[in-house]
This record gives sequence, structure tokens and C-alpha cells, in this order.
Amino acid sequence: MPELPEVETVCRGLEGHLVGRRLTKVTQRRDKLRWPLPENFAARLEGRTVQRLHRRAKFILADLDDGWVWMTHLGMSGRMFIHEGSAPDPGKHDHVLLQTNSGGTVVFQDHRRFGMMDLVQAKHLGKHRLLRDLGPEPLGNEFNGIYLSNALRDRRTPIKSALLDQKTVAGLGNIYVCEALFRTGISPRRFAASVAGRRAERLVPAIRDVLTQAIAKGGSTLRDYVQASGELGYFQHEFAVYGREGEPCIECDQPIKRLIQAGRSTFYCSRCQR
DNA sequence: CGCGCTCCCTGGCCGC
DNA sequence: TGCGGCCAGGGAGCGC
Repeated sequence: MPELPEVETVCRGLEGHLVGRRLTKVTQRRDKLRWPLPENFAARLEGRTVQRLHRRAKFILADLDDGWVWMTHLGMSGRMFIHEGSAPDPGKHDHVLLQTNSGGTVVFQDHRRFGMMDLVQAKHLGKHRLLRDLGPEPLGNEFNGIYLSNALRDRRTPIKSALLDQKTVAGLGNIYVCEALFRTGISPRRFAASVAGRRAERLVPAIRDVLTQAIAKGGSTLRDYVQASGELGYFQHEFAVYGREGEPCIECDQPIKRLIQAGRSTFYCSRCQR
């Protein structure tokens, strides 16, 4: 599910079930997801109260009452389900179950296991290897035309790759990069350096808008092969280019094209995007 | 040193 | 119905 809008949606959905709640029983059903879980992971969470839930890039961060932060990344296929009442019989891909003192259970499910969880001391959060090099939040004040222009100026990679790079801006993924480039009429193949300046100035509001609109729709739900007990997103119905290879461009009717950049599909209109 | 490629993993889908 | 090949929202790590 997860680019910034989806992670933000998950975070908001979990808030009411976790913030102010104590984790009474934590079940860890695997040693590792993408990486090994920390030593005594479940035991270290048990008994803790979640004080705040927030998001940085595509990471979900839960501040605990002992000065530690529980970090989660959903990878490609990670989901969080809320299960009311007693803990469910875990399915094959339900890796972590967290029961709270309200009686509900949060289930982390991830069939591809590219997700991760870790524990880090709050005072060292910014030094965590996965957080320390992240660029600014795209919805924050630090992300503006001047910043983006400078960040792109010396880069010889295509703009598509530069925007997927979490050091440039944190939280964009394949869908929203494709959509933001379409909205600004910028070709995904254009060198990042040539986007510095006026194109970068246009890109910033386009990125903010597409993310804000997606969050308002609850994110995008793709390949919903399991029955979701949680809420679904609806932004996928508003994609202009993502996943629309061969279908007509909404602006000019030309078929949408797909190309591979840095190993990932890019969808774009070769007439509207230059 | 900055870049693209490969790989981690499971499963859906398409064509034969 | 089965099988191989391709594809998937991320991103670390490694060569070039």
C-alpha cells in the first residue's frame, strides 16, 4: 500500500487505537522481516504506553513512555489491521500482533516481507541509519522551489530517479512521482539538472497537491487480493498516468507510455510531458 | 562518488 | 489445471 499518503492514512487510522493505550501482549511470529527484529522485541514493547504516533517519510513512528521509539516501514506490501476484541488466529503473513489494554489488536501483515520494524531511543532517532539521510518532508516548509532547485542542480540522473531518491525529498514513490511529473508536463527522462529553476518551482506545488489530494481520499489501494478489514483508499481512481499504459491521455488522447527507469516502470504521456 | 542493476520475498495474472 | 514468465506501492548494497 505504501507511499507517503498511504502511510499517513495508516498512521491516522492507528492513532485512535494506539495513542494513550498500553501494549498488553505482543506476539512476534518471525525473527526477521526485511532485517532481523531487535533483541527481545516483543518483550520490550509489552507494558509500554504509546504516547504519540507520527510519520517521517514512509516510516511510522510510535513514541513510547520509556524514551524509545517503535519504528515501522511497510515496504511494498505491509498493512496494519485493527482487530476489535480478542486476538485473531494469525494468518500465514501476520507477523506481529499487538494487543492493547482496550482489548483491540493491531495486526501487522506483510506477505512480501520487505517491511521492517526497529526500536530506537528517541534522542537518537535522527541518527538512525534509515532516517539520517532523508531529505525534507514534501508537505513541510523546508520543501520549496529554492530547495528543490538546488537539490537537482548538479544531478545527472533523470528527474524520475531523482524524485524517487529519498534524499531529494522524503516519501514519494513510483505512483506519485509519475503523477506529479504528468501534472507539470515534465518528461520523466529529462535530466534532473535541467529541472532546476522554473520547472522545480512548478514541481513543488504539484507534488504537494497530489499528495494532499491522495491523503484526502485515504490513499490508493492496489492489488487488494486479501479481504481488507481496514479502510480502503480511493485515489487510484484518479490516476492520470500510473498503471494506464496504452489508455488515452486525459489531456490529449495519445496512448500513455511505459518505460523502465532504474528498474522501475514509469508511466507518462510523450506529448504532454517534455 | 553518483549512478543503475540486482536482489530480498510472495503471489496474482497472462499466455500457452 | 498447470507451468513459466512477468509484474508489483521500497530501498540497501554493490559494482562500474
